Amino acid sequence: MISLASTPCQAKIPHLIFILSHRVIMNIRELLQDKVQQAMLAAEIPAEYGPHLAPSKKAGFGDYQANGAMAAAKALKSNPRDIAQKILDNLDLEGIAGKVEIAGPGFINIHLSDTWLSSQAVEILGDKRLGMTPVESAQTVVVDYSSPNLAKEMHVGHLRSSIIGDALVRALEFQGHKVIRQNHVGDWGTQFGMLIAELEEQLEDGEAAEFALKDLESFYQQAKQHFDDSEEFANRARDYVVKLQSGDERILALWSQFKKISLQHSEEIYEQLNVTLTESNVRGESAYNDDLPKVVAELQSQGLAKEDQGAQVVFLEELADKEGNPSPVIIQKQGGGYLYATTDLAALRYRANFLLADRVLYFIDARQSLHMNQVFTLARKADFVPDSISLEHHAFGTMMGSDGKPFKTRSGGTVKLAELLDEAVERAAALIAQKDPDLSEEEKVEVAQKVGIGAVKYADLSKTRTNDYIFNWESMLSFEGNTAPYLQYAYTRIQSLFRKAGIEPAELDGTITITAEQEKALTLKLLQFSEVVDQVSREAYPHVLCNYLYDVASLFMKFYEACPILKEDVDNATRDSRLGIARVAAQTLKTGLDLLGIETMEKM
RNA sequence: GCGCCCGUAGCUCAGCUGGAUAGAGCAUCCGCCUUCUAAGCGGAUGGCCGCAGGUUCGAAUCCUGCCGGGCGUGCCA
Repeated sequence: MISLASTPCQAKIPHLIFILSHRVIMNIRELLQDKVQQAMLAAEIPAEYGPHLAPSKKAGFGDYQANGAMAAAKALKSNPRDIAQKILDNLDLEGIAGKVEIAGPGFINIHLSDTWLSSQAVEILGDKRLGMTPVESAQTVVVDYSSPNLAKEMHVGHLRSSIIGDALVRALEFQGHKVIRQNHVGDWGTQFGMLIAELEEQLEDGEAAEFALKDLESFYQQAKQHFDDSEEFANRARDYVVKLQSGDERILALWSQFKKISLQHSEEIYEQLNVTLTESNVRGESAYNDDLPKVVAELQSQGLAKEDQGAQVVFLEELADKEGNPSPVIIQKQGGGYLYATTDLAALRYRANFLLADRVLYFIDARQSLHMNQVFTLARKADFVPDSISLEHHAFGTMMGSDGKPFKTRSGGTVKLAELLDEAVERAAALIAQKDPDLSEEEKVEVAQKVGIGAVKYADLSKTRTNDYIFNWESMLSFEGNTAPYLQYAYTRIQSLFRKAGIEPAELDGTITITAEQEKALTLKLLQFSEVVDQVSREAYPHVLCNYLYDVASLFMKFYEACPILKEDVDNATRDSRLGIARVAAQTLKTGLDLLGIETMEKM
């Protein structure tokens, strides 16, 4: 046993303890969890029974409740209230809780003390990270999202992946993880032969590439039409696919040109959408071309892949159905072509072994669940990725129209993302002109952009990812209820408060005193920010953060109604305390919305 | 056929590893501005949590079956 007294840092220990005990505990839930766990151990309750701590749902039941006593009592064949009492006898929440009581069958209700909450709030006042300490061991997280097909224009089908993935990327980075974005664009396949042949013809007609590809959608239609109408053209298109694959320089140059212009379209969308993807994050399917034969050879040599009906197929017993039929994965079709399973395996190998990921997250449509399951299962089986790496498919549902069917234009075509976003901004502009005609032209443009785009993103992000969701202009832009505009408005209201007070937030002396119940409710909520961000990056459900921010905004509005701040009869101490709470609320809303990729403004 | 997902107020949705009387927002109705931005706040109405069993102190939550809907299911991605 090492004696502490003999260590050279002995003198530092009391100081260290001092710092720890006064260090702000950023995560209330973890703090209480820890305290209750200790009390349970002290009460000689076996360690396997946890505190089962949760925020209380009703105001009368305290702020947090520990429900572990009942589960423990069942196993120990004892009275739950007696167990709860034993835990209470050993529970030291001195200075943290104002009251701790046993209720009902054995709930332990913890009422946090106003002074403790005040002191915690002061700690995060002016802290850009809102009390969130960087994770102790940062992970490398590869996030695969957006991934449009470059042959066509981005459409609504790419919206969810792009914005949900981007929200997660931001949350993970905020926590201190190393995030590697991967935009796995579709830049390869037989359709490119056709597109290149079409591009070549239009260039020969003296057309500039940028102009020819101005509208990718109609360009694709033209090429398709051409392909169907002309035997000669179709043959040339097929020939170009072969030439492309064999590395013909001229064809490759045309392909690069096409790809470059198509990527520019995507980047414009990302910019308008406030999505953080850039060209440097693009690593398309073509990047893995050289690896595909190696993947197949490797699977063959391991005896996993075998020929079946002319194709190379892996049969996975792991995913067999009830009758025991294994799940087939085609990795090379008859004739030698590769499929997306092969590309995804190659990409996975790259991410695991070259990017050295700890986690790989995929934000891909739920309809590809089986495919992802196959790829993950096969990658593990073939030992392409070590068991230590977490592979996660975070699926999402389809975007539906008001009729409950997949979102389409009136004529039944796919909705272009660019047009959807333009419409969002236009609709927001019309509403703003009506609500606040006093804004300058410049402000109107800024607000319309932020409100319109924010509304579209928030409507999506605030719904449970895995469900289909119904797209509705009226409800997302209604400016009422759980919407982006409501949150943005709450933020501007606070900014307006500071403008009116003529005080810079940083000038506040940093004293917060909680007296009113609305102050307590808001402050407690604000102190839970880190709990929520942790949950979001762990489970990849951004709607949890949305619901939290809506609670914050809504509690702020109630606080604002009930607690006068700049009114005549408010004394300076109360005013500054309330401004302090407002300041943390503003910072929380701004930071939280930023993690969702939604912008705030000073006025609206 | 098999697999995955979904079914909660009239509508759109929350409900975390099982916890106390199932919550919001729209919509409807009733209140609150000589304004710290009413784009707000307070209140009311509104629920066999698809159905039926099971597990237990306790089930919207876990298990099984059924009904209803969506998606996927060997050479597109």
